[in-house]
Amino acid sequence: MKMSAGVEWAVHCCILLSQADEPVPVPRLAEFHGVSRTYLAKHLQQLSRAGLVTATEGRTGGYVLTRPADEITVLDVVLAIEGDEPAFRCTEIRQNGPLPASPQACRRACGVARVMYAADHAWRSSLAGVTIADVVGTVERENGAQTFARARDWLATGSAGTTA
Amino acid sequence: MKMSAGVEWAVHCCILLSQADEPVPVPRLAEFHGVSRTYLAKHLQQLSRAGLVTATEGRTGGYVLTRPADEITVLDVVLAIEGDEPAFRCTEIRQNGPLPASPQACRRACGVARVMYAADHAWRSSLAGVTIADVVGTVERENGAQTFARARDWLATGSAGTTA
DNA sequence: GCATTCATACTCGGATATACTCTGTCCGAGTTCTGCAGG
DNA sequence: CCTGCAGAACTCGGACAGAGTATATCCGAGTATGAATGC
Repeated sequence: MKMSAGVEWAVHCCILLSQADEPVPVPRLAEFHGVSRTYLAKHLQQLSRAGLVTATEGRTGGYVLTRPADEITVLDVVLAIEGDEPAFRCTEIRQNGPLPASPQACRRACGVARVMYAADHAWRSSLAGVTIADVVGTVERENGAQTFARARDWLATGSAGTTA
Repeated sequence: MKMSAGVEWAVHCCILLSQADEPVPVPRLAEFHGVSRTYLAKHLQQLSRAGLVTATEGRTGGYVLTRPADEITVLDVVLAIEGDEPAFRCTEIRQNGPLPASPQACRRACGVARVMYAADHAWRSSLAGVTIADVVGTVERENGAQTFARARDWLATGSAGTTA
């Protein structure tokens, strides 16, 4: 029941990509977040397969969000990395043993599984209610708008940060 | 983001234990559910550590629920097996890279982590709202009361089932 | 001066090792029941 | 007939291997840029 660490990276990358108007290559994303370039590339590939980002090849290539940040939910990102399969997988053990459940009863999903699926639905609904733009807005409201303004400058100028 | 298969076994075992008035040994539980004896024992140990069941040693020993079934939530069982740590673990990558978050901003949890924690809370609330007794009641209402009556008979008589 | 060609440097994408956790198993410590001997 | 004791069988508990997945990495295919060349 542990989520992949790549989810955290992917969400933060989407946040940063929402601040960029030009394609951002993987090395730049990795440098900004201080994580492994090659492993981050793997997760970006998954985001690409899920259709959340578009890859541009070539010298000025990189990744760009395919949709506006307010149309990408956190759930989209999580499912792109973790896969859309529910956490609980019913193995139908009710059909095993000396007193298996009747075929008539098995027309409905196992009662245990239904409880788990309901919880999974609540979890997904919670994540689906928050977009990348919402997260950006929350952080800006709390820490000030200059937070992402600096990120935008860093993306545009390269590594010539003003904080040195 | 996959849940251990042992969770399913543990919940079904709690359901069966709620129907027993005498201690039920692991081999009996494993036979009823058609699963591995030794591996199931491992999960029962975890339930014992969590205080959900009490182990009785000796010839007539076995496991008994420590609380009534209507005071044991599905969340209790899931946490006993999976551990009470949240699925998402924030590694604070916002503090990495050339533009780390300010210490003042870090007094609050990371915005991404808060979204994940909120979803985790929704998931837990959903599971905490359902007790083992609720699951039993639902299945009885749908499939008839004889469903668990047979299980009770099987537990009392041994393996002399009437379905042969 | 301008169009074309070519080499280059940079990008993404998939195929490849390693570490860790989940799955599955085994044997030992402890307890209770049963049978038997003695009073 | 009752009591005490010894043996055995059964129970749980923790320590021990194997498989699958997450983690981390590398190299190859493809493309836009930029310079050099010929007209």
